[in-house]
Amino acid sequence: MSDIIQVLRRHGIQATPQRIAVAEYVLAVRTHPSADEVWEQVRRRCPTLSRATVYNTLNLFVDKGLLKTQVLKEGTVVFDPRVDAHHHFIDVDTGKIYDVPWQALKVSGAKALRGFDVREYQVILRGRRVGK
Amino acid sequence: MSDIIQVLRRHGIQATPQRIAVAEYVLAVRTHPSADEVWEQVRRRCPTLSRATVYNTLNLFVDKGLLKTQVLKEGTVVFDPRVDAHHHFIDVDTGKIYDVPWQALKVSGAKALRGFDVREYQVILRGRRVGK
DNA sequence: GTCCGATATTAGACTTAGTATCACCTGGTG
DNA sequence: CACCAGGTGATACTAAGTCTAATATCGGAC
Repeated sequence: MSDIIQVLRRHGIQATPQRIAVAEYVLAVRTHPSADEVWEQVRRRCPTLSRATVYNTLNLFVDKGLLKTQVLKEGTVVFDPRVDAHHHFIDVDTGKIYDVPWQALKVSGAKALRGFDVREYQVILRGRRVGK
Repeated sequence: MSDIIQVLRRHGIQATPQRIAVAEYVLAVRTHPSADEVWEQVRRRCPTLSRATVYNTLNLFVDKGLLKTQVLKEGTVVFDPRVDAHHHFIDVDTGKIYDVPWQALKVSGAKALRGFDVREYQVILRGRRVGK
């Protein structure tokens, strides 16, 4: 797991035990956890980890481009280890967030909006997960 | 302004002075105010209005289909009097939210997503307002 | 009009997400 | 060794939102 350290260094982040523990969890996760969810999980392995450090660490990771924040849930920001462009589907029953690949949807017209210099966009879809 | 009362009644909402005051503000507004912003504004006309009533009233309006909530800002839900489908543009400098007409963008592929029963969707665009 | 149950309103306590403060603790440098 | 930068942790604080319990008001039955 020492490639985590490499990843941190490559992003200009000094590796510490706490940061490594947070990174191991948050970079591998397939859900979209909030800061407090990250704290709860990582604390099981590293019980001295403080809430402030988790918030500091996650915000640092965002600054350094390791994570992105997404505003998808009421009441909390979630963190997403996928920093490339993609869309999101939100299950209206469970609140679960699913990634939707960029190529799965096509959006046209964004460049033509007058008065708006669009830097990025994504589609937010809501509905129900079926099958699977 | 008594057509506000008609609008409330038509949506099955008992008209009270507080609800009328909130409705007058929030149904006419062009911005996307948070509950506390609504409180602050409406309180100027109706100083006895309590915070709890504003929250109750706005949530009631949402239940009854007069408003929609939108999760577009960190830390707060905003209320939108436009209940028909449209997209949103967020100015990354100011945080201001702009409506983008439904017809201005075309999204294809949403119906074809396997495993997802899409009920609604919208495009969230971020960038800078230019010109006016 | 009066009474009464149902519904609204209010102030304030409470909860939760997130930030700020500050003391302490490292690890590298002169 | 002394020092300084940066990281960590406990705790205080702020802000969004909900809950509660007491009071006020509405609307219908008489």
